[in-house]
Amino acid sequence: MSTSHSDCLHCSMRERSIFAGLSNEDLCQLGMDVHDIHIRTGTVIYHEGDTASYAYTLRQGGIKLVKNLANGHAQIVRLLRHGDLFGFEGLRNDRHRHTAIALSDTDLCRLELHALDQLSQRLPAVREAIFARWQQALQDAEDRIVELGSKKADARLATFLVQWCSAYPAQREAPFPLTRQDLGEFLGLSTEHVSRIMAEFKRQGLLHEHKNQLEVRDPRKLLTYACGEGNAC
Amino acid sequence: MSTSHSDCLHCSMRERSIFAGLSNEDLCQLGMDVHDIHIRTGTVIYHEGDTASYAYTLRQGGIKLVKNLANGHAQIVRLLRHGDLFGFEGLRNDRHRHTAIALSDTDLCRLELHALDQLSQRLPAVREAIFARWQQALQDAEDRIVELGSKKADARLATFLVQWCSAYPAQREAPFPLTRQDLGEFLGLSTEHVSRIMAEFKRQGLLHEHKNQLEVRDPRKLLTYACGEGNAC
DNA sequence: AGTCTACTTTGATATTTCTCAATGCAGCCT
DNA sequence: AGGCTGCATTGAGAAATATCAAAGTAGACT
Repeated sequence: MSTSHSDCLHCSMRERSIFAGLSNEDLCQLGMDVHDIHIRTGTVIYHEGDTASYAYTLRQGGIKLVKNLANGHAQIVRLLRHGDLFGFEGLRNDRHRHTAIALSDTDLCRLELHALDQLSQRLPAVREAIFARWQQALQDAEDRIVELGSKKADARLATFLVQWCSAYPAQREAPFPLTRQDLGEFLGLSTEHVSRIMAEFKRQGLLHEHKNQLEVRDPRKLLTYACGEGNAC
Repeated sequence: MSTSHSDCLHCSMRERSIFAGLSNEDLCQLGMDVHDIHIRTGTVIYHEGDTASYAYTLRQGGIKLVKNLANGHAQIVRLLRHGDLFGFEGLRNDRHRHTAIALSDTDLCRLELHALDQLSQRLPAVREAIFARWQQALQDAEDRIVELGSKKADARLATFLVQWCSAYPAQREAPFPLTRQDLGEFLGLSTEHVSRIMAEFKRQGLLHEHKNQLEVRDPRKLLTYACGEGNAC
C-alpha cells in the first residue's frame, strides 16, 4: 500500500465526489489531510468492527463490503464503483459495519472522519452530497432485498449482469473483477450454482467471456430472464 | 379514514418523533398542517409510484412497505413500528418507492413534505433526526440483505421472531399483526413454508400461539436455530 | 518446461424450498 | 344453525439449490 498527499484541486474525481460544487477556495480550506492510497487486489482496507477513523472515495478499481456470519458464510453487502463514498457509517457510528476488500488494484482517496463531520456541518453542499449518497445506498439496498427475497437464481444473476454492464458500458479495458465466489456471495448463491448459470447463459449466446473480459451479448433477452416473460423491470 | 388537526405540543410521540428536542416555541411555528389520521387494517396509505406529498409518523399500529414485482410476487421491504418516519423518500425524490399498507388499525401523523423539507433546512435538530433515521434504515436494510442472502428459511424466521418479540416485549395486549403470507413476503418464503416452520417451532415448544397472541417461549434456543450451533449473532 | 496455486467447471446426490390441491378452522353475517 | 370468507395447515410431488468430490484451466513463479 502506497500513500501520498492528494492534490484535491486537480483531482479527476472532483466533480463526482462529495466535494463537487465547492469553490477552489473552499477546497483548499478543507482543513484535513487527504491522502491518495494505492492498494492491490485482495487488500483489506478495514475490518468489520474496527474503529472508524477514515472515510474513502473510490477513485479507480473496485471494492466489496462484506459481512461474515457465524455460520461461515460471507455476504457481500455492497459493491462499490468509481466515485462511491465508503467507510462513513453515519454520524455517530464509530465502528465499521463491514469489511472492505479491494476487488482489483485500486486507487482511493482517504478522508479523516472527524474533519469530514465538521465539514459537513459547515458546508451545506457537502452535507447534501453525503445525504444524497446515503439515500442512493438505501434505495440500492432495498432493491437488493427485493432481488434476494423474490427472484430465482438465474433472474438475480441476469439482473445483476445487465446492471453491471450498463454501469460500465463497453469498456473492454476493464476486466471483470468478480470471481464466481464473489457473485455467489453477492447474490446469495453457491459458487457452483453461479458457475452453472453462467455456463447456461453462455451456451445461449447471451454472454461471452474471454480471458478476464465479460461481455453481455444480449441484454434484452437477459432481462426477460430477469423478470419473467417479456416484462420490463 | 378519519382525519383531524393535531396538537403537536401534547403529542404522545413528541420525544420519539423527528421533532424531539424542539422547544414549544419551535413546535408551534412548524408552519405546516399536521394531521392525525386513523385508518383500518388493510388500508393503503399510498402506492408505489404515487407523487409523494406527505411524510408520516407511525403513532400506533403497524405498517408494511411493499414492492410488487412483474412476476406476481410481492416483497415487504420494511416493517414499521411505533415512532417510525415513512413516506419521506429523500430530498429530491418525488415519488413513493413502495406501497404502504396498514397491518392493523393504525394512527398516523401526517406532515407536508415540502414544509418538512424547508424545516429540515432551518432546524439542524430536525435534519439530524431525519438523517439518523435514514442511517438506521440503511443499517436495517443491510442486515436484511445478510439474512436473505445467507440464511436458510428456519434461521431467517427464528431471527425475525426473536427480534420482533424483543422489540415488543411481553405486551399481551398487542396481537401479532402479520399473517403467514406477510411473513413469507418479508422473509422471501412461500406462505406454506412459513406455516410449516412455525408448526415445527411450536412442536418444539419454542413458540406458542393462542388466538392472535404470539409468544416466544424460548428465545435462546430460537437464536441457536438462527445462527447455527450455539453461536451468538 | 514444470509446478503451484487459485479459480472454474462438471457430475452425482442430498437437501431445501416451492407449487398445487385438499382440508381445516374461526370469525362473521343472515 | 348454516353458509361464507379469509387464513392456516397438511400432504405429495416437482423444482430449485446446496453440497461434496473430482477434474480441468490458466496464470505466476522458478
